Amino acid sequence: MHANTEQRSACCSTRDDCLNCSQFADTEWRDLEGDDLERFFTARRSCAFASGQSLFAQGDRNAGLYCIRTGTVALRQLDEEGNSVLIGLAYPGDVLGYRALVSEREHRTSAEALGPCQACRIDRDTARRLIQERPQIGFAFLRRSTRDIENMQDALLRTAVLSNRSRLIHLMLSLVEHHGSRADDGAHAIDLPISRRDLASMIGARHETLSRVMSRLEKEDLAQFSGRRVVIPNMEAFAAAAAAC
Amino acid sequence: MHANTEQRSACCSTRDDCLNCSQFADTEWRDLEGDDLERFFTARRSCAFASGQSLFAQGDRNAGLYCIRTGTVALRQLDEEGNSVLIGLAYPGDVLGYRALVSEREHRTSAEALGPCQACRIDRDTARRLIQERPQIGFAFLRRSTRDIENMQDALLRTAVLSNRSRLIHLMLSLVEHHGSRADDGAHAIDLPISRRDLASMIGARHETLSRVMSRLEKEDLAQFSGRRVVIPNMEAFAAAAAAC
DNA sequence: CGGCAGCGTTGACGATCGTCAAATTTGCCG
DNA sequence: CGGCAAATTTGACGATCGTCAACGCTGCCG
Repeated sequence: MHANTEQRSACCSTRDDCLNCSQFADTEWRDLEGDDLERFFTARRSCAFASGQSLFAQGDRNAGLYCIRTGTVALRQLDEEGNSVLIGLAYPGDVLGYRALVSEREHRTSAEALGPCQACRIDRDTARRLIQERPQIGFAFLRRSTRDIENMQDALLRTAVLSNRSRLIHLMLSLVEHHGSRADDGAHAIDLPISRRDLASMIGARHETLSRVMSRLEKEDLAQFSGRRVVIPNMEAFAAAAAAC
Repeated sequence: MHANTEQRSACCSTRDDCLNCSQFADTEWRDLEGDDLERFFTARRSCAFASGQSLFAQGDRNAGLYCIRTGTVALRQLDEEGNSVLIGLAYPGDVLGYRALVSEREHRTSAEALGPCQACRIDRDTARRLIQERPQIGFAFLRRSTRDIENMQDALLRTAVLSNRSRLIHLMLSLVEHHGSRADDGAHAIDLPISRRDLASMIGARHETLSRVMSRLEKEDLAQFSGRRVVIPNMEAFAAAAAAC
């Protein structure tokens, strides 16, 4: 659980990696220049994670920020009974670990690579100094933070008001964005990056219940689920079904 | 809904109000000095709100930050069907409106005084400039923001995993902090600041369901509900009941 | 190959929850 | 004080959900 990150991931640190990184221009660091940029490069380390590896675990001391370059990362949290609850997914361009960095506490969530992943780790002290002392950087993270809050508030509202069925539909609609593809006949397909158990935990239901909800959607011809592939023949009808209760 | 704030609240702006404000030392502004402090005072205006008045409404253009000095403020959001959902409560020392200020968008929640309230409004442009240009201020808000995220994530986890009954218990436990009192015999009492409908929306249930859950807790002698007063004879037993499912 | 652990599905059943409806109480205003 | 609107409670009923259990499937390892 608390294994050292170095031991479980291959790291390299060519500066070009970063300058050529397609994500860099979209990150909070884009406006760095001069000595700050130099400090950033020195504190930065490119890491590769194999499928299933943890970037960090709940309870770990914060080791710095992780900027995701490629792959998908699962954010999990353990509930009071020790069940793993999937809080959300992170994608290239996302920055993980800034909350623990700012609050100077342990990580409250664990981050696990859902497939081969590349990420840049920025040393904790350097990251904190840049965030604390450079208004642009700090404000950029404040922006990210408020964005995260808004997304979470939407999720909270949906969880409180909607049925499991509607929540599953909303979840599928959000997964289309990063994992969806579109066939010639207009049908959408989603290649789910996670198991049914994780899917169930995302909508706050048991996996048996999720299975039944999926059966119901199949009976109504709104979607077909086979393994980790979801086919949605009519996206408009599918989305409309979220409103009905 | 979109009435001008000036029209519905009495405002005054003696500087002493602020310097003497018991909250000031705990706010993000505490480290201001020199010209910054001067700018802050000029942009600051003390406002009084009567019970039921809105500080701002969902969809309003952001008019600045509100620092709560006295009273309790309800944060509401409207769901897709127009029902009011109580997102949370704010108390003296809390700062409202910083999310809309940072994201430069309309308010996503409305803030309503639950009783006579005093708050200080800080002009939008001044507040933004201080947050953007003064690292200490910006970082202080980043801290607040991550605190808000952590609280919201806890709420999200509870909503996803716990039953209505457990969520009500957790809600009561959190309300004790600001609205509770303790009798000599060790019993706790809570004077709820909100209606049953609002309570129900906070735990994501219908008010009829809430009424039944409360009846059940009364039958088990865990709590007595009469009007807006809640009496919890044995706080340990009450808290322990949250774990059981 | 056999065994095994984990995932996914299905059935049965009880508990909970939402909805509709009606009765009752409360709070407020004239 | 009377009256009305809103809030709250209760009942009945159907739908949904969680739990327990059984079964089939897959992938991994000895």
